[in-house]
Amino acid sequence: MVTLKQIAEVLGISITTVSKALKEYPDVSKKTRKLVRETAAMLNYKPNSFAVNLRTKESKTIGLIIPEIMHHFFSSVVKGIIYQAEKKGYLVITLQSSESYDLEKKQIDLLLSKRVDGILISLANGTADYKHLTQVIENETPLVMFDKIAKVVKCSKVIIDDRKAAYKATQHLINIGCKRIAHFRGPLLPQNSIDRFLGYKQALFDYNIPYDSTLVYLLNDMSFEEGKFYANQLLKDHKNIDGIFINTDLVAIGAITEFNKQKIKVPKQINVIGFSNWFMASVISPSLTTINQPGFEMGKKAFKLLHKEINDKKKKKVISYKEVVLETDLILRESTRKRI
Amino acid sequence: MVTLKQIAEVLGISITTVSKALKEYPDVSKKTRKLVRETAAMLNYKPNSFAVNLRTKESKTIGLIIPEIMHHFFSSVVKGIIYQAEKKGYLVITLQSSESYDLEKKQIDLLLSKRVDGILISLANGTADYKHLTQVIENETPLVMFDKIAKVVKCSKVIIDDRKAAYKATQHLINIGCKRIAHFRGPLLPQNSIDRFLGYKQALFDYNIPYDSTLVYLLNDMSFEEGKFYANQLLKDHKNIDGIFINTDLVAIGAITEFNKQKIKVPKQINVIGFSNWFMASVISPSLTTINQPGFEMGKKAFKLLHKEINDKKKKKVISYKEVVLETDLILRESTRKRI
DNA sequence: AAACAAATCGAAAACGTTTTCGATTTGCCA
DNA sequence: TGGCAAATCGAAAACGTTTTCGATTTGTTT
Repeated sequence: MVTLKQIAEVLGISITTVSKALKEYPDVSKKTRKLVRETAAMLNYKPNSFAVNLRTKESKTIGLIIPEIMHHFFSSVVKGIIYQAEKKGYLVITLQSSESYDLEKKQIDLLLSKRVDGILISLANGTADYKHLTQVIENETPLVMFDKIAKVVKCSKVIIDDRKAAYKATQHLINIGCKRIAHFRGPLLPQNSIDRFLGYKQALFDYNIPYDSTLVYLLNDMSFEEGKFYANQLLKDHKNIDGIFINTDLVAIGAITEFNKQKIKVPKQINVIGFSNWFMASVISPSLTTINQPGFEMGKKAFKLLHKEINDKKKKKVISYKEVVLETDLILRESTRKRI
Repeated sequence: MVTLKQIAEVLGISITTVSKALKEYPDVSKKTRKLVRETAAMLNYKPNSFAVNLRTKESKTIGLIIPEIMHHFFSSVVKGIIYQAEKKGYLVITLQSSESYDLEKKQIDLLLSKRVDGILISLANGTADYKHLTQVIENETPLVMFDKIAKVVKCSKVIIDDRKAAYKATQHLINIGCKRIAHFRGPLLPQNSIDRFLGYKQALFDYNIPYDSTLVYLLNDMSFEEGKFYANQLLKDHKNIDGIFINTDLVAIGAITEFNKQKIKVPKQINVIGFSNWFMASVISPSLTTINQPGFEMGKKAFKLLHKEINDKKKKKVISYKEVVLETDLILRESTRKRI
């Protein structure tokens, strides 16, 4: 591996001059600048980033923690982050918490000890304690949270308005004439499932539909299988359900699969609406009405906020936290239809 | 940020001793080792990884380049890689070539200049030239390729036997009684689509079914939309197709969607078999018979090979390249059925 | 108490870069 | 030609760690 020193020796000049020449310092003559550039290219010189990192105290690398990479929504966020980061010359180290608080904590420590320039995170469902996050901020490492956030932690965030989106979804069911609307909600912890539940409840209230807590099912791992399981449970528990709002598409697809199996007609008997707009949703039969969640945009925006904080920190500007709320829209498909 | 120096000053001992104490060198007394450990913990000391990297010439970080993170198969590979890497204390920097040779090349350069300890790559479709890869090997950076590989490049690989798997798929169609079997193949370049095509052809040959080149369609971007488009084209071109083997599930799902739309009964009129076993395949209607491609295992195995090479290189052992072939199996679902 | 071995410690170099600041050279004008 | 400013260069420190090797201390044995 060729170093500045070797270039310097070849040309019989000092390391300092070589370094400055390569960075186009004005205090080295155009002639030597050209000379250095050329021999550097000839020797295929590549700066040793370990040394650069040590000297400049930055690595042009950020850390990213997500709960589960195989979820369509998260992989689209990851894609957006990597895309935007690369544009700005940053590399992304990706970690998966697998919805585990302990893992998430360890990974934060790992990234901190690797001295990444900033951290992007979407919280695990199990995360109730935020010390590891405030620790990041105290450490003066820029941090921005997206999608699954902790409201109380003071940092930049990019989210959607889950409550509003859930309201929209429920409202749609009401508008097409549903009277008894069930809800499959997520666990108690992540803010999203709380907000989506509240949006559901609010819509019922605004349209004078009595809230019935037996129509709300609390799921844990939000899987395809759980969707099937609780769809079956719902059919056992209630006979007259005509609509259901489901926390996330994967579960909704499980539910539809179960309804299909039991010859329950969707949307004739039960209207189904999901959340997130996974690609799959457009492909199953009947295709799934859902709320579109702009993952790629969220990823891009999250990185942009982080990048700004990283730069502000370098310039010793005081950093101001922003909360960006992205728009969602209702995607109408076959699983919901006006009732007659 | 607390350094070794600070700990040394607090305790009135040398930096050397502090460093050695923290690494449990036997030539520092148990008493001081304990003392150092405790004050290090108290001061929340974390080694500066930039300095460690510079000194040890390794970063415990590897690079990963994949064509497209949002493909189910690739995200499962990524998951496997990250999982296994974390186990061994390695972090992974993920990059996306988006099937572009130029990007892939730039990204290789980027990773090399970041001095990652090794590189994992699945090639872009557009990659025909391998100089950037041999450059990695000449640079003595361990490299292992997976799934979309270049046979001529001398390095470790982990793949499936595409030809055999495609043979199995085609054979299945023949066994259930298909006589005129079409094939949607991928572009000319990646080895996979060649091999899958060859497996298809071989099966026809072995069962005395004449090969008809008009039944083979060459797709470019292997998307859902292309699946729909060529399904339509196929119906226009040929009336008596009874089976089709499609290069990848996403395209197969597009095709089935089109068949459904045109009221072509799958499997009654046309038997469809895909490749990869995307989760979606089990969810659409009719569910898709396909070849399971073990992504998570492939990711784990690929990292293991890379890790071994990294270690062998450190020990200055001569590294031997391995080619691991993972098993695939036929997943029977509704889109194929014995013809009567 | 002498002699030696074993245990414990620290000085210093090295990794390769960046940047400050002082030194030297060049060019220009009187 | 002398003098001064501008242009050009380089020495050296610094970033924080690891490791070699020599120095010192402690303990053990006669």
